[in-house]
Amino acid sequence: MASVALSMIMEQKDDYKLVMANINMPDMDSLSFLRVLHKKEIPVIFMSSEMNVNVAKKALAEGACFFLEKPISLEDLKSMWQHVYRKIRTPRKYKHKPNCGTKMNSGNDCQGIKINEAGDVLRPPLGGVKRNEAGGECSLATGHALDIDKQNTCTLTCKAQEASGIKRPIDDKEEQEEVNRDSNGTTGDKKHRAVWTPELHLKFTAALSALGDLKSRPKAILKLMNVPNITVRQVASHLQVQRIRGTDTTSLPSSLSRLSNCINRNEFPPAKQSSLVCQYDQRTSSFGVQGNTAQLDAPNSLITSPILLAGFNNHDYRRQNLYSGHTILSHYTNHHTNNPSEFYLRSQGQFQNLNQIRETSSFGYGAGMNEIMNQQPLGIEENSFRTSESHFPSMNYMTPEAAASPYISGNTFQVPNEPSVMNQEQYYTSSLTGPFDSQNQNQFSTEGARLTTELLEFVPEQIASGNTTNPNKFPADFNDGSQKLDTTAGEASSPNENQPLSEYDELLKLLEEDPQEASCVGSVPNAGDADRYCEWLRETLLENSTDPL
DNA sequence: TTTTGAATAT
DNA sequence: TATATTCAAA
Repeated sequence: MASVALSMIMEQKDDYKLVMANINMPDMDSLSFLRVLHKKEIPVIFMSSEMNVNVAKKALAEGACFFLEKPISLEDLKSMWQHVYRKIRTPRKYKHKPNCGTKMNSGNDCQGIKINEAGDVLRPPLGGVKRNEAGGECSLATGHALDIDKQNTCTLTCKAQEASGIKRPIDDKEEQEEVNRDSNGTTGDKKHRAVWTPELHLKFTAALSALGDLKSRPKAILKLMNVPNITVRQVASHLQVQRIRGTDTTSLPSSLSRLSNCINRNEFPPAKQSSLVCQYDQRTSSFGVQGNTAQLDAPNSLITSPILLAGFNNHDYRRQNLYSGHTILSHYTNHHTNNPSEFYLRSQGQFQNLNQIRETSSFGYGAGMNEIMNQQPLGIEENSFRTSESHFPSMNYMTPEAAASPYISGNTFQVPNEPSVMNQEQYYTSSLTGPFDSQNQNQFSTEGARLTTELLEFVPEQIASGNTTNPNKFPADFNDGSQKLDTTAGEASSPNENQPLSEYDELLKLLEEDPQEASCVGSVPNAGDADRYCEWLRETLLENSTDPL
């Protein structure tokens, strides 16, 4: 009963953040109901067992956040907050989008729905993860419209959404640009589909020949072409096509080829980051590649570094894989935050004996690649930070092995205070709770790889007083397990095939029988078995879910 | 043909 | 951790 609901709301207005109401209420006109709540700034979502588009339109135009058709699925509910959020964030805007619906008739998918005459159906984003970002238009990926009924997802017209101020967040920037253009003429920044006219292509070709093979990269080409409204990505795409066609003379410099890069350095080709142990995402502080979190259960020691390094920009170091006990060779770079006393460690390198795993905390997304380059640079921006080397005396930690190795550059040293090999329990616990704390093996630090200078400072000293001056102190397996250091041996053994090692098979069997007994097994986990291991780990943990572990 | 997601490289 | 480039699928 609307009247009952309203009186409840009147009494305790602040207790109600959202009202979901049937569009057909016995005692009150739903629009009047909506207006009352609108004054109280309480968002309203209407529901109905039948989808009457006109009613829905009207409700949305009157300011309802959304219109749901019953039955309402859990998925619908899960994503509903977004509509409320948008509604609150962008209150009523009656601005109409000129592009709306202009490109949406392909496929005739909307027939059965008949949302409006143009057929421009917008499917609300499900789960709030992925959205269709189609150039600012209210377009729907064709071919999915029929899913709408199946999923009981409410559909709206663009116009209705516009009128009610509902927008997809991702479009906000583009809309803002439209506002700019509408108000002050043209900005010229509107992303548009590139058409490679002969004239444009001529400029492209001219840039190619001017730059030469080596320097013919998208950004340089674009700069030289000096045409507005073209993005780096568009140039890159064109370049790609030209290369495929063979109509351009540029070939990728061999140094840029992934494969040749490795061969040149007598290394294995790097594994795909998504195929094995996944990377550490610093944005989310999680391990793994987007959408592939199932692969994240890599041994912690493989990913986080409890090791503190400083005073070097580009250094190699070795540490132990706490699980296998084997030495890992990594390459690290220091990075700063805005706080000069803070460092990030970036690792790039290969694991000894786990050569398919590429350890890196790097990620990239090509931000700005779709932006029109500013033809007139505003000025030169300088990096104002620098490494505070005063804290870290310059020392040469290079060892004879390092000097002789084609893999190891400069400052190679042994990391001090490496904890001994973890036992199974420690391993599990650390992988669940955080990095292994080498200072106190009974505790596990939740600190990530962000370090303070204070911590960093003491490292070189320990290195100096420690092992680095004595090459004999390097673990034997630095050479034992590293046929890869040998050119011929490295190429002879199976490169990057993720072939299971027989030893690891045995380990897996052991673990299946009795995990406790399998600690500190000296076999070497092969990277290709990481998935199997993770799966097993998950299963085991699930089985023992009563266990506090 | 062009855009775009995502992996890889810088 | 941002940007740049590449690959390949949409």
